[in-house]
Amino acid sequence: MAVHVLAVLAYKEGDRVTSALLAGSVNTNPVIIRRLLLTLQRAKLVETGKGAGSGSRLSRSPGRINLAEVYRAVEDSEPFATPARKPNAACPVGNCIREMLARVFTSAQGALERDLEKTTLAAVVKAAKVSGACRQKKLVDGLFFWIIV
Amino acid sequence: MAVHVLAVLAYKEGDRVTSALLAGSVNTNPVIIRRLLLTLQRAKLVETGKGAGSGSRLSRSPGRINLAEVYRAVEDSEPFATPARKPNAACPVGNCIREMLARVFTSAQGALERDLEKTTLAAVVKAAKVSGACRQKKLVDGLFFWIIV
DNA sequence: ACAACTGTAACAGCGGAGATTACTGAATTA
DNA sequence: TAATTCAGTAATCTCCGCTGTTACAGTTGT
Repeated sequence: MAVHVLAVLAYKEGDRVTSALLAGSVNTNPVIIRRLLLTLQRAKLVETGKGAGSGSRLSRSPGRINLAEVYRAVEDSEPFATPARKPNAACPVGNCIREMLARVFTSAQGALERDLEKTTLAAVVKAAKVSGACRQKKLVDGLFFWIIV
Repeated sequence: MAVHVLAVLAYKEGDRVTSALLAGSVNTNPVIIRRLLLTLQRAKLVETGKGAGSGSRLSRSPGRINLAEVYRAVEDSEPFATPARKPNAACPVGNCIREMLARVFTSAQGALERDLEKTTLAAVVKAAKVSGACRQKKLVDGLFFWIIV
């Protein structure tokens, strides 16, 4: 979802977009979008203004934002299941396995992020634009922004 | 948790281990373990017998099982958040972004799995054994199996 | 036959993510 | 200045998946 929002922001390069419009695109509630935007603000990926005629925009060029940054901003920590309950303290395997797995998972996550780094937001938007499924749309409900520029 | 269970099975190399004992190690319920074992059976990672004196064991040597296989067996599909609701059909970005992201995520997942492939179950167990935190434990509740061999 | 296990269903409980409403505060605009 | 338009944020609800628990049927070894 974060990528979706950022892609729309990249799409409207420079323009400020309100959470209501973004919510319309993702088909969800503006509050959800605002909560997400708070996270993206902390990651310095977007800038959000307050007041009338305001909204959010990318804080960098889409070509300078890669998906690994988005991933790190949104995915707070481990993508791997942390055991709900601690393993039996009396079990040697249970005791010692955790740090070993932590190392392995950190490594794997690094590999994942290195792969995500190869794709920029600009590449995502470009792919969306050239895709055959993307056609011009008529104005509906005043949502002028659906139209491909 | 799957890795934990498999590590214990590797630990007791060859021996059949009951779900109750595994549950004791993970500190959970035998039914949870059995449900997990069903998944691992489908992935041909463990063999489980029925009846008295039975239990589960690895179907391969721990050195021939890598964590990517475990990951694939347990993590059914995407580790990435699939949008609960479909994006607005009228939005060109929302429409086209999905297949693009699917490609990117498939690639990233591949990178992750390639990294996990580098670690075998045997390596995990070996690391657990040499870890300083692993000490011999006394017999408790007849759980002879806690003792490091 | 009996005991020991697995397979499986049924159901309660919990926690996380999303959805909704409502309010406050800030900035723009008339 | 006052109205308008937004974001920030809290409270609450629902939904869904995972876990935990109990219960029971089927299967296998003794």
